[in-house]
Amino acid sequence: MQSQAEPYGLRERKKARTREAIQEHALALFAERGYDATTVDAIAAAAEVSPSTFFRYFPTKEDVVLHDRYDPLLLGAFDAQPPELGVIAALRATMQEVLGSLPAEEVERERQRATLILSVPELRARSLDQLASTMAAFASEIAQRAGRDAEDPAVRNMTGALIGVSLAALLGAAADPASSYLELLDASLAHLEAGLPL
Amino acid sequence: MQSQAEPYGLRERKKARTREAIQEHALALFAERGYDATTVDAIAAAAEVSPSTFFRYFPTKEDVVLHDRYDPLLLGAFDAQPPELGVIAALRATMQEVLGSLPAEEVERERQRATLILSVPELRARSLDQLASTMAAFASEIAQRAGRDAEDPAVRNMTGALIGVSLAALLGAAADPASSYLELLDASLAHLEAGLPL
DNA sequence: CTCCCAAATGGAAGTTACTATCAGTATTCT
DNA sequence: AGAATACTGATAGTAACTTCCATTTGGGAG
Repeated sequence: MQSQAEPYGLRERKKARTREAIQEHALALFAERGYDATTVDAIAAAAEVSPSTFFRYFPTKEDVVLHDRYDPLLLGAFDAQPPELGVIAALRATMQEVLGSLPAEEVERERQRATLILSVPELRARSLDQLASTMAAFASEIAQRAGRDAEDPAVRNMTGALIGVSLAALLGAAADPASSYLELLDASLAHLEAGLPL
Repeated sequence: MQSQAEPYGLRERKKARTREAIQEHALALFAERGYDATTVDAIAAAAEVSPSTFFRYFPTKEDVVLHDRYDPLLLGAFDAQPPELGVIAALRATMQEVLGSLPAEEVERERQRATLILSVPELRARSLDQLASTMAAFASEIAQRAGRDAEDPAVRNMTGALIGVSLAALLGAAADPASSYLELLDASLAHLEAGLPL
């Protein structure tokens, strides 16, 4: 009977708040003291939960940093692109839609997160693995759009090249803090679309 | 005064033998019980060294699997390709030379190693990170061959695409045990050279 | 409103990867 | 042969996880 209804019960809301509290305090501590120098116990203490609770919300320390919600957004947007677009064009449009609509504040947070991830070997490695599995999820959509089988080597190569080029753009964006990942990525994909002329 | 001279002193030879013993027993145990179920202590015991010695030879448990000697071989061979070859053609030739000259026995060992790596998340993640840094090492050679600066976005994209396509071939080879990685990789690079027609 | 069940929490105890230190032993050099 | 040096093993410690159990808290039924 409240005027502005929160969608779920008290329990759910509390859980969401706990999760956010842990993540927030963790990122703050990482920024302050560094990733390795911050223990899970310290994070738990800062968020005022027990260490066991920390691991209930995040299976590993890495996951506090790595967890995000972009995959389903990107996949959904890619699927919704007009079928007459080629694979690369559809991906470019997807990125423009999804990343372009992010508030400036979130873009900045994401940049910081990327910097942290790239600077910590464990995080970097796991996030590459994530990227690979994200792209594997794209593979079937790509196959469909290209009218090919998902096992087709051509599809696999295209998917691989897309990973590689996205990664290259990400590294480029990380190297230059003034740059925009979205712009770099779009330019890189255009370059790929043109056959990677050197 | 021995007739067949070992190239180095006793100390070096002993170290090399210890290193190999550790690696060999580790891989055998991994194959037998699985990676996670095999503790470092168990490996050390099997190789008849102390756990501390294990970590002197391999900084982490992962490194026992991940360590190999291909990077310098590949880089050297790439550098030695005739300058009139384009980047992709030079890489194809490099792979033919280096991988093509491996004894069948080693090819088989490498296949098993790849299977293990792909099946264990930590190993997979770290090996992707290794792949990225290998390709970064290639980037300057690629830039030189293309007559471009190492920071050039076109070079970065090309390098990224090469990573991606190699990875795609690797996954393809892992999926089909009867296939040859070298052949798949060569076909994939040819496909990239042709502009990835779908 | 109360009772009851299910879910969330905290705490304790254990495992494993990894680090640091240090004393003892083996190898190499002179 | 003796001194300098490198390698090894043992011990103790840290931190990331896991497992288990007792306690609390929220939600629904009567």
